[in-house]
Amino acid sequence: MTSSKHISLHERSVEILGRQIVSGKISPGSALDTEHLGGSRSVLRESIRVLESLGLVKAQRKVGTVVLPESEWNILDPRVISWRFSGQDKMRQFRYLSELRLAIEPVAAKLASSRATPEQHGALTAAIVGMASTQRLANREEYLSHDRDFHRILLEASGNPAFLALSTAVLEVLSGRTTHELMPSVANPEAIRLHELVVSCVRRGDGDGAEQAMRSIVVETDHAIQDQMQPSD
Amino acid sequence: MTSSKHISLHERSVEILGRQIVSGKISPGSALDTEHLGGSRSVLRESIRVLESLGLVKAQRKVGTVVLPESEWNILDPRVISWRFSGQDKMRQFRYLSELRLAIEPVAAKLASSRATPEQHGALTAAIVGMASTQRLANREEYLSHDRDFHRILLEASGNPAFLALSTAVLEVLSGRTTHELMPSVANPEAIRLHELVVSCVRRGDGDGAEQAMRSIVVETDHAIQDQMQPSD
DNA sequence: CTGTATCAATAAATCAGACAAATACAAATC
DNA sequence: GATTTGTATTTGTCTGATTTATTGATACAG
Repeated sequence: MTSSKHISLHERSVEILGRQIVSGKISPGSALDTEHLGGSRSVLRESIRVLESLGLVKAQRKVGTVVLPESEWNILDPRVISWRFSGQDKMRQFRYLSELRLAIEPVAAKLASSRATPEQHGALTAAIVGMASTQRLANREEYLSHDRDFHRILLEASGNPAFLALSTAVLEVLSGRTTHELMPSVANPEAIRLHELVVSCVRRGDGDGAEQAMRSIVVETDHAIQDQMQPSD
Repeated sequence: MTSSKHISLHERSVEILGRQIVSGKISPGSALDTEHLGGSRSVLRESIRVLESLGLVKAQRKVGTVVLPESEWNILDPRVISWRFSGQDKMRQFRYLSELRLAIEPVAAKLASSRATPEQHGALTAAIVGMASTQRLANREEYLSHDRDFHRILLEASGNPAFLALSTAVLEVLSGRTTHELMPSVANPEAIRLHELVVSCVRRGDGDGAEQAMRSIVVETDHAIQDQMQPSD
């Protein structure tokens, strides 16, 4: 288990209010309905302070607690990212984050080529083996899990905590693809080949090769999402 | 003015505790000194909740509020970034963020080439004019201001809020360079030329050119910082 | 009519004290 | 030695009162 079984009232109200705001149920400018929401003032105030620190609301005397415009939100905060996927602009979110991946991941791969530890080499290979053995639709969840492992380990292997801090953004795209039924019935074999190419480049210290291969992966994933999306939104 | 003149006890205690933790004065694992720090329990609790949301501490019953290891921190949060510059690892911070800039800014420049508005074109040019007219040491502050404008506008022009959200990280490097006396006595004329090149590429929609030029700027800045740093740290 | 000073209403900010609940640690029990 | 039980501790939650800053209206002066 990751954490305790009991979630506190605080966590619960942050989650509820945060999701309502980010998903658009409470529009910017409107005052936050500070009453009738389970919990006492302390719980509510502490929650509001957290939402304030995420840039979602601003409390002002004599004005009330108002929802801030989207431009003020800490859109890279893991919670905000995940809440955004439950709103209307799922598609915009995919586009934003895909472009971010395109900037981050190739450079991370390049850095990893000169910094990854032997343990990380092994973990990357293990992730690919896992992916290869679960390509079929029935194993969607497990495939996703290995895919996520691969990308997280690579960001970690970049040796730069700033890249690792962006892993939530990267991984949410991968998860979102599965959650929102944007996966083809059989994983693209070309994708696995590219993942293997990244690892072999990283292992032999070929930074430019790793960068290039990773860029191909991200572009390929992005296109796949766009293709699957056109009919719906 | 950006905000009010009076800072609340809450803001004050978040600032004090946050800086103490991030700068290393309170080491990970140790319990937070929950007493003798002006303010009542509510103020302290609300502050702790904010620090908790930044990944700096974790409150547990019967254990206390303990400082989390660095790996848990939201190191991309603007406050954490700025607090980090007051600690020992100023140099590591520069390196981390420079690598991040190297990933972000060239791609942002490329995107801006196809998305920047005429107003943004104008603002970018204005920033460069400002830089050119304040190259001398005496105008360090103003030069920095124009330089920051340039980079912020470019991230904004990328049309991707995720890049804009990283502007704090980018701009802190530029500011840090001036604050920590890492600027040469006269701004590098080559730097200004490269900034001009970025704008001209953006204006004519040359994405690859803009990307390349921006990469040169970041690399150049990074080298400049490393050179100035070697003697001290 | 314009700008300025005063004032009341209001909502957050702060304080203070109490009780509830979980849990690490130790002691008692089997 | 393993398991249960107890207890002290620390955060979680609740509630009431008081203080402070700020808005908007109102009155006043230029």
